[in-house]
Amino acid sequence: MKNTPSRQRGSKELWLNAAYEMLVSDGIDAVKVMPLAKKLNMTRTGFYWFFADLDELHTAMIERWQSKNTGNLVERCNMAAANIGGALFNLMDCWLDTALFDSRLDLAIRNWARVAPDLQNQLSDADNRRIEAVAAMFRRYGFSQKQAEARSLTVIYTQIGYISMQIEEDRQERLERVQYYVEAFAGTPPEEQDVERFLARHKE
Amino acid sequence: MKNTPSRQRGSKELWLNAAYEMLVSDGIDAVKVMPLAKKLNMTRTGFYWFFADLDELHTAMIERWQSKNTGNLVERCNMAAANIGGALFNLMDCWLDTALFDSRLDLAIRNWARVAPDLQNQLSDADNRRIEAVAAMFRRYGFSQKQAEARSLTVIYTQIGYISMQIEEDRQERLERVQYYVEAFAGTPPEEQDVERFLARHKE
DNA sequence: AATCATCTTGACATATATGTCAAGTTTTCT
DNA sequence: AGAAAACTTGACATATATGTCAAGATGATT
Repeated sequence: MKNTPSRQRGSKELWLNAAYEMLVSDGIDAVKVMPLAKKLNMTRTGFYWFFADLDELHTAMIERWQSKNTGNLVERCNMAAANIGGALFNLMDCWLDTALFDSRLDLAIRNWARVAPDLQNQLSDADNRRIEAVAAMFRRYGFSQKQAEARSLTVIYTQIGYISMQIEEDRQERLERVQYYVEAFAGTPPEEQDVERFLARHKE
Repeated sequence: MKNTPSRQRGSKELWLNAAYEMLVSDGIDAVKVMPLAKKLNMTRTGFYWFFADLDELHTAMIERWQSKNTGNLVERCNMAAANIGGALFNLMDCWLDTALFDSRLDLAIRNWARVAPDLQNQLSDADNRRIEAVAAMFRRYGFSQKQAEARSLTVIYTQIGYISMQIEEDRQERLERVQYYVEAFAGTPPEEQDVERFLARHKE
């Protein structure tokens, strides 16, 4: 006979959270019922009370990502700014504030999408929305259609490349470097005051 | 002495090639003995004649990648050119010529490295060599230490980002776009004749 | 206090994977 | 032709995974 002091050990959220951690740290191939159960110290059968099968868990994970990402990035692109430099600094905030953009999740989803065609489609849509938002930003500040296209791709690819390469920089180093990225993306050095303002809002 | 290689059905090369295809198209988690055997229409046991275990196959795959990549990219960075634009076009050749750079393999290795710390170290070394080669190129054409640093990272991240995002552009579109990338990276538009030369050497 | 919906559990059936071994089949060298 | 090296095969032992089911255990509602 078993007498557990507290009931309601499991829940949909519990399994989903564990699955999320697994996805982010070890990739989708590690998201399996048995390891999750081990991690949660429960019998794996409990899983099937909340989800019909692994597939349903996967779907739930994708939904959660969908309802969370891309939005902030697009929003940042649309913020008002006096010039392209200031606008780029607004966007760069995403690279420094995990509340604005969860890069580890983005990477995990991206890797997963490689072997899940359906997810790949959803991801492509999201990418296109991001790219178009950045391109529109460049156009607003006087860049030609072609220039805006190439530069927006550069910005987005740079971000994804940075994420993919799992760079380990200390925060200060990365922060200092941003102004040079902005210079590269804009084609001209940013204004002193925009640099200051950017550095100030990321103090500590 | 050594006999002619045209012997029986299996061979180390055969298994290794199949493993490579698997790695590139489905990731390291798909590289398993049973599926490989199925693919080759052989009994999986034959595998163990050539390799002690899965691990030995993995090691062989990494060695093959090691002896093949990064070299061309670094070499391209060191090529002589009249100006930064020309130098960048030399480097961009890697994006268009699969003989110079196998991006699908690079991506597969990169994803694999996420869950294989030892491989991650080897990859980081390779990345650092690439980044330093690009940075040195920028410095040669008069960019400051800091500018060269940020720009070389931009170039490398852009490339990795492009690969990671599995973009589907047609070749002509991508080719046309390169000059705008070069403009973005260099900070100034490339010379007409460098553009021409670049486009000419990628005809068809 | 009884019931019921909500969860947990152990046992079962099955699929896919790894790795070993002894016995057989070629191919090639002497 | 005969031996030996270079493979191939089927059977065995074991681990890990998925998913189902009947039989509980527990808290809240009636």
